[in-house]
Amino acid sequence: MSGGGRAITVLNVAEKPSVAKSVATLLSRGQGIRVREGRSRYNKIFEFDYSIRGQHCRMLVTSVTGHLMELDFEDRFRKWHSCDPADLYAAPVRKFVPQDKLDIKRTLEEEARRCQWLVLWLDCDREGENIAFEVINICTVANRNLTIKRARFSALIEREIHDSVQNLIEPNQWFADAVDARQEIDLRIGASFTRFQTMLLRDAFVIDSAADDRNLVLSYGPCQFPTLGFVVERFWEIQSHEPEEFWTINCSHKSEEGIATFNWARGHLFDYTCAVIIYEMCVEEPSATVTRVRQQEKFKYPPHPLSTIELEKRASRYFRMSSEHTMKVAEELYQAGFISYPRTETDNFSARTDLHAIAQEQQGHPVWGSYAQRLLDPSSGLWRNPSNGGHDDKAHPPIHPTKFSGGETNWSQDHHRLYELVVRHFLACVSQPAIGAETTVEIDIAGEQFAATGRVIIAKNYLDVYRFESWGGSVIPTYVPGQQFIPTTLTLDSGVTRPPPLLSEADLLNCMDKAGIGTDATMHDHIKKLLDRFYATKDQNMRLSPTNLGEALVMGYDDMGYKLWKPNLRSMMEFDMRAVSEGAKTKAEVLETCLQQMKACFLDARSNKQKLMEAMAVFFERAARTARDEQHVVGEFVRLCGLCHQSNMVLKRNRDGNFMVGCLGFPQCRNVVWLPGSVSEAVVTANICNSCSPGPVYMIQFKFRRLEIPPNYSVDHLGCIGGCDDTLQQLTEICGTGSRMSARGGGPTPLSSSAQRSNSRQQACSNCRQLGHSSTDCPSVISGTRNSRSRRADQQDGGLSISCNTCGASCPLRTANTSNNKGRKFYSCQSEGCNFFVWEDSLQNGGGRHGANGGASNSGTRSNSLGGRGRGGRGANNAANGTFVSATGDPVTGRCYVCGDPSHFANVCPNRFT
DNA sequence: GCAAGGTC
Repeated sequence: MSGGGRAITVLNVAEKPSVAKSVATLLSRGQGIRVREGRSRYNKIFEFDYSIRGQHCRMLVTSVTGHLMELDFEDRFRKWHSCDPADLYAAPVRKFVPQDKLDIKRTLEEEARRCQWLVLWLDCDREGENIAFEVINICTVANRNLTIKRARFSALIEREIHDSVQNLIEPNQWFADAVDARQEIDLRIGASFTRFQTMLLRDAFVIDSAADDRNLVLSYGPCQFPTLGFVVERFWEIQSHEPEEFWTINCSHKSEEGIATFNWARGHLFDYTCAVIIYEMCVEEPSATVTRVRQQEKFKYPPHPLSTIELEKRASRYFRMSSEHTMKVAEELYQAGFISYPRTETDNFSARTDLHAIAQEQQGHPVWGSYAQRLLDPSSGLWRNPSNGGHDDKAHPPIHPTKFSGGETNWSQDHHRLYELVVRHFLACVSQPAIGAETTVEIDIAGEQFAATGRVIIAKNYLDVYRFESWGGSVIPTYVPGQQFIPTTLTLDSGVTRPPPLLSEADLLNCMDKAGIGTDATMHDHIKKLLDRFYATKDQNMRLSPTNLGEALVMGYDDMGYKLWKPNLRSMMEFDMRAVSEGAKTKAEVLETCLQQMKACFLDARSNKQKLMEAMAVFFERAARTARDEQHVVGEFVRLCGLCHQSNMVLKRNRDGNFMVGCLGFPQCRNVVWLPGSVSEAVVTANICNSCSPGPVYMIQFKFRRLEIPPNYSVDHLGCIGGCDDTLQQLTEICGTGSRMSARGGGPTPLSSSAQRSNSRQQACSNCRQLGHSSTDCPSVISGTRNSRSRRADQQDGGLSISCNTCGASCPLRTANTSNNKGRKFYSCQSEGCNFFVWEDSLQNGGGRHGANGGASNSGTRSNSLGGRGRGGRGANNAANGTFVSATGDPVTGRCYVCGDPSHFANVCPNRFT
């Protein structure tokens, strides 16, 4: 201890008890340290002697537990009916110490009175700076003569803490101001909108949530609403998805060395005819030539060091733990000293962290101890300094194990799992990446390109310890350029585009993280709030769907044209907060402009409250209504769902007011029939369709908007959604459906071929777009009188026609009106029962325009041979009885597409020209 | 009874 002068007493205050203990232990080096109780049982006081720049000090180190103060309206504005919610934008607010923090306040006051200095050891972020000023407020009231200093530190490491106390700085008012502004804006917006929408809607509708209606709070918050927005947006995306059938050619080759599966370079085509033409070319000349063999070394890298969000996402993915539960368990492991502080944004270890020492501790573990030993053995070459994830909160290191445990007796399964994850993650991120050798073989069949990839794992490295990740190896036979072979299978397979899945908790955390919604310590709270408020539910796969209540609220604000449910508001606020923390704007400036804007927005929203009411009315019964009206609210029964066979299909209006018939089993069952966008009224009648099965299918009385349908259609129409109704189908093609995304110009999203394979079981019919059957057994083809293709065309072109190659009847030239082929000309046979169909451009130039993935380079001869063969379009599919269409997407043996015989291809089929 | 942010 360096001497000099009289000793002063220094009050040191940290943000939490653990930091107070660390700071005291590091500064005192464990020498002469005394611990005594404060008034709060959690916040001890550590005492020892120290010297700051030659000044002899008696150090007292204690802590708060986060914020000491809260912000709220003055009492007279706290009762909900005490004022107009709009007044909350100007109502006086006050900061006060809540009841449960009074004992900490008292400790600070008492200790401050006998101190000369106050040193603030709060976390070095904006919130920490704000808490520092709360502490300053309390302490300076008790002792006006305090000298106030701030310690700046980025890690609880001995050298860092000593440096910090020898180089004390001033507290940063700008940082604290930014938080003050944030708090006030959050409070005023949150309270005003929450009171407004709760009082407006709670009594107007029968909201069938688990809470007692009287106690139900329909809260609004600048974090919880955008979080809900993400969930609803994904839900709408799924709801509006219209499946689209596509086609792909798969090729495999088996030899003594094994099997190689070749993927088509075009991926997939949405145009069946094009696909079948190309397929036929390949089948006619099936010999494959190896054009290129490429070998590359590939690495799979271990994860970055573990931050809170990554811990939550990974625990959700690997163990199906909710983020809220994960944080609870992590907090307990931290309290017991097994892992480091669990609320951290940092995913980069400081150069001063002794990573080897952390790994050394794990050497004795029965399961991963041997890996830790190998890692620490320099001759293994396994060690690698961890990568830098690029985030640093300047307060805490990445989450890592701090104490060895072989498992404690009082741990639950989740404690074991989480500790194991933290340890394995740490060991993984100081390990070498996995190394693989990848071989890509490209082949050419009749001008079409295919490629197969094989991978051999050369070294698993970090994957040996990180059992949560895997990297598949697949051996393919050896090929050399120029080599020729006949494929073992060559199949034309169908698939259907699929909507994205519901948001998982990990997905949602990702969205929030990217949009800056919440902090690492609060994101899980916002997700839990959605569940607590009955805005969303979570299924057993950790996937989130909005409830009717959640969807209605978002829909209501969206209909007003406000993006209050989008993350933009929070981003704007965050931008302003940054300006305050940098001194570019003052707190008062930001408060004034932001609150002025928000108040205008609030008043406007209130004047548009009808939109909220209408959105709620889509889902909920009006409180005054009788039970008899209930079916109008949930939807009127139309038929039993033909897909899931469990739930009813009901007539409903979607969020844009458009009509649809959807399965009540949604989202488990996604069967939906979108009705033409031109429908203005629709009522289910007692009439039962006598051609659609399984029945009964109740018919619907439609009224169409005159200006939105062609003149030759009637405004009133008694229709059936079972597939028998030509008028309805034509109007759907002409007017489009009322699906949300199509209304907004979005389109279906094609999925990758792997997704297609796993999902193709639930393919949609390409004729009528309904789920539950394929085009080969589509009721609209079976019961209809005309080729399904011509049903989808709406225009006949100037009397041009050709003779049908199949039956000789006349095939008029028409113009397609489908989304993929709008405006494209085709000939189709008029004769009943004949399916002949051919694109005009394929007759003229032997190919030309093709599906979504670009054109083919086939010759005129080949495409004419399609016509000459007399089996166009769907006819070929029917003739082959679905043989080359793999309904399951599973690999099927190559077979002749004409007769279905697996022993030969079509080019040698005896029935080919019959 | 309302927000979001600390933390026990």
